[in-house]
Amino acid sequence: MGFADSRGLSRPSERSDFIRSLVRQEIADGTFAKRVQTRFPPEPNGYLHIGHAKSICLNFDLAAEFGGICNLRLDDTNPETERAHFAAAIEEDIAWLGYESHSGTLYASDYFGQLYEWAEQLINAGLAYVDDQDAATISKNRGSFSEPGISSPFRDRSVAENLTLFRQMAAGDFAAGERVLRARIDMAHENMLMRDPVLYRIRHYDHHRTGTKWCVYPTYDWAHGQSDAIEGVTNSICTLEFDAHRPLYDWFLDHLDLPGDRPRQTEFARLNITHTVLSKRLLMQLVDEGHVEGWDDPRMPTLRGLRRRGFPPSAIKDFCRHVGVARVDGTVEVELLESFVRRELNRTSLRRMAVLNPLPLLIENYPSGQVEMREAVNNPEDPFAGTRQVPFDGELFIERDDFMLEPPSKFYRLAPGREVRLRSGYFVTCTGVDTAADGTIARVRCSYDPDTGSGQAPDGRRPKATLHWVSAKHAIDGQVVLYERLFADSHPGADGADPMDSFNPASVQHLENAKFEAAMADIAPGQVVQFERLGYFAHDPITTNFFHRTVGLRDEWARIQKRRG
RNA sequence: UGGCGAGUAGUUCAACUGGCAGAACGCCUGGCUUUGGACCAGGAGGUUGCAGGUUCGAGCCCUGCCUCGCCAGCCA
Repeated sequence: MGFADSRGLSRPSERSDFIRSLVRQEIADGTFAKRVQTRFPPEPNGYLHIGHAKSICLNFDLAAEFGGICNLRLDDTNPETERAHFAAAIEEDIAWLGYESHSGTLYASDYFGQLYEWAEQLINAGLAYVDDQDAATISKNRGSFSEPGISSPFRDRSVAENLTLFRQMAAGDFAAGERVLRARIDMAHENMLMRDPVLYRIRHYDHHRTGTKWCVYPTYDWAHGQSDAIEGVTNSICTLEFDAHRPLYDWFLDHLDLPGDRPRQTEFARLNITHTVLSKRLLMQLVDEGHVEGWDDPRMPTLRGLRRRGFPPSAIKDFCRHVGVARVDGTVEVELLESFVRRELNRTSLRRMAVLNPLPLLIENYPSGQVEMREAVNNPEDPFAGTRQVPFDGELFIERDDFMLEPPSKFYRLAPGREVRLRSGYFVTCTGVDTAADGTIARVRCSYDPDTGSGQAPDGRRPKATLHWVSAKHAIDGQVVLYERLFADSHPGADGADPMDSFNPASVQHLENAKFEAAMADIAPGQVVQFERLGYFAHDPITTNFFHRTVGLRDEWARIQKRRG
């Protein structure tokens, strides 16, 4: 696996961001004996999205660049919401991106025993206690930003009593919520997280891996740093909102007998993208309220959605590497992501002709009943992609948008009296139209110039437009789905608005009458092709002749129209 | 209200210990072209959040301010 970005932006050794600088410094200082180990620690309670991809790339790339290792660790400390099928989906998505956990999948739940021992160690040191207060009381007594907290009446229990109660908690003697184990730090600490944080809570749920073995479960703060330490992680990279947790992360590790060096937590800004949402809550709302068809709906920013949409994993990785890592909260324009997708697909995808909104075109002077095979280039960007044969005859379909009765200025396509080139075919000139009863155009009539089969006219005439087309007789019927942005606003939910207010109901458009050239039959399920002049389209993995638009081509005419309003 | 973090083109990021503020995407022009694609060339776009200070020289150092984000789950 290479890291070179062909845009010449950043070869790995040259790539520079504050985390890589830090690691370079650590190596120079010998902080971790020149070792680099990272981890990607998702909770198996949902599907991965492109924001996770940024973290995955950062962690795996960083380790690889410095000759270190990176593991996938499922942070499965809360059996209430975590499920085995999420764990499997996470593994699948990471593999799809092309990364592999160095030591297989690791689980925080594998450390429950060690974590429990460490908890008793803290109790014995007088640094943890069992609190009988309920959640509401604990919350109320934690104080506020301007007032210190109030100590629990149970804060000064004896070590023996704490030990007994904690063991009873673990044995299942109490109901959920009845008691918790808390660290004994400082109820007046300016950092609220240090006001005696909860270490263990009681949960009577089946855990996806440990079953009913445990009924006390460690909180994130109690589990995370220690899991890092157990695995030998050197750099524990997380998002900015954990910044305030770092003192706690360090405090726990400083008060335990660690097997090795204390790992170092570093925070970076999570990814945001315009016209979409990346919060688990909002993504779930989209699914639950039926705005989308599921977690793998091609409009979703989930890795499963992007996969169905046809986004190549390499493009997603290039994008993640390009946006870089910093400590500034920001929102990347979705156009940047799309440009990486186009760049990759332009290089790799085969070309085919497809007519999305067919308009019949009759070539009046083409010998009736004759059919000829035209040679078409499969990918002008890749000479090795070869050519294919496309049947051509006198009855074709062209794109309805490619014809106008009264063309405005800058419309170069077909119009009465005008000559255009048919891609890989001949020049045709519009001689008239047949109008339907309702006034719409039913058919375009043309004549063709048999001397333009090379794509050139002997007299040097150069049409301003080249159209794609499909032989009516040989066309494969199919369906195409067009996708637009999920949200109309660039920043859904900005200024306190409800993000759903800007949900774009027109984000999906089904076209049922598409016509494909015969060679579309060569396109495998899941494969992405370029429909010439239209964009990149992914063949549905299940349904034949059903295509999802990955992303459109840059479209000058559309831009002119948009400018005109 | 306290603490922490962050402010550099429209957007995301660069700018080694202080030395003419750059790139990518987007936008605009032109070229080329059997995709209005791709490609090539060029252009516009900045009071580096603001105000002072130190210095021959400040995006970078100092002081004060402003704005934004995060933190009061037995979520992660």
